[in-house]
Amino acid sequence: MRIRIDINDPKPQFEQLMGQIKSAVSAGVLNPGDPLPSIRQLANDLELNNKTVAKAYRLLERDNVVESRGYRGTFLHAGAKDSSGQDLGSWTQEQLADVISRLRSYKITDSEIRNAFSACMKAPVPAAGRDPK
Amino acid sequence: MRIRIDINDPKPQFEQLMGQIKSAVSAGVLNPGDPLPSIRQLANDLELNNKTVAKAYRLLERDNVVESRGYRGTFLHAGAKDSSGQDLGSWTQEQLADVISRLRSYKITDSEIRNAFSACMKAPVPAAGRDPK
DNA sequence: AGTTGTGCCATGGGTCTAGATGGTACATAT
DNA sequence: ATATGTACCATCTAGACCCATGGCACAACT
Repeated sequence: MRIRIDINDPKPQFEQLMGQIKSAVSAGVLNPGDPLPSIRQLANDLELNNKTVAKAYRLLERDNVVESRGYRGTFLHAGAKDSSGQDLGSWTQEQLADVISRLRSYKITDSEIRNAFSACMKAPVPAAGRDPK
Repeated sequence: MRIRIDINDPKPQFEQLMGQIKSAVSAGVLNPGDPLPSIRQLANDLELNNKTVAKAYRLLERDNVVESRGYRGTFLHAGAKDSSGQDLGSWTQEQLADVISRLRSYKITDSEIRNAFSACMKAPVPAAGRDPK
């Protein structure tokens, strides 16, 4: 498969990469169990930074599209076919848009919403699994 | 009543002003129907900008603590006693904290949450009352 | 030795926002 | 005339964040 990253694209590089891999899975170009290029390898080919590719892989793994087997490399997840179809991002937006419109209906200012939001994001979480950047 | 604004206080000036007025109401120093200093007057006394005081008054009116009668001045709202007690801000935080923790439980990244949030805030609202800053 | 994914520390560029300030103007009152 | 709240225009500062980059290191495998 071929992947092309456009530096001038406003979308982040790691996002472009994720999108193209997901597309390849949906199109059947990539199949469950298939090995993916190593992070350093792919970064070199696409002239990207290691961290950028690593970030894409990490998020793809969270989305159950990819499975990382440590020093053995990265492979397509068994359920990649299904996973690559669903969009976790739009669901996130729905959840947020919901609360936001509710707050706005109470005449809460956008500034206030933003301030409260960043306060919440900054706030220490009681005692649970933290979110690794 | 006396009001003091601390320039070095990290809290915004308009917020300090709102807080002190609400406190004065709760303490009984100010009573429903009482006239408040005009925006320009108060701004002059406290050495604040007109807009800063106006912002505080506008938000106090939204909170039903104050009632603006146009060119006749600003007065304490009839239900100011009750209104000055409740905290709309903490309710806002609860609403947001709720969604945020739900999103985090789905392993959504803080970056992703922030991005989705600002996208929602920027998004044009279908057809309803817009929020005047 | 070389490669795997992964971790931490650091930094620069770009964008967005809040807060505050200033000016000008308006209709409506005293 | 003078004062009221309100609206629009604009600017500046400081801070927060994203993205990408780079270096260094580790344990565990071939």
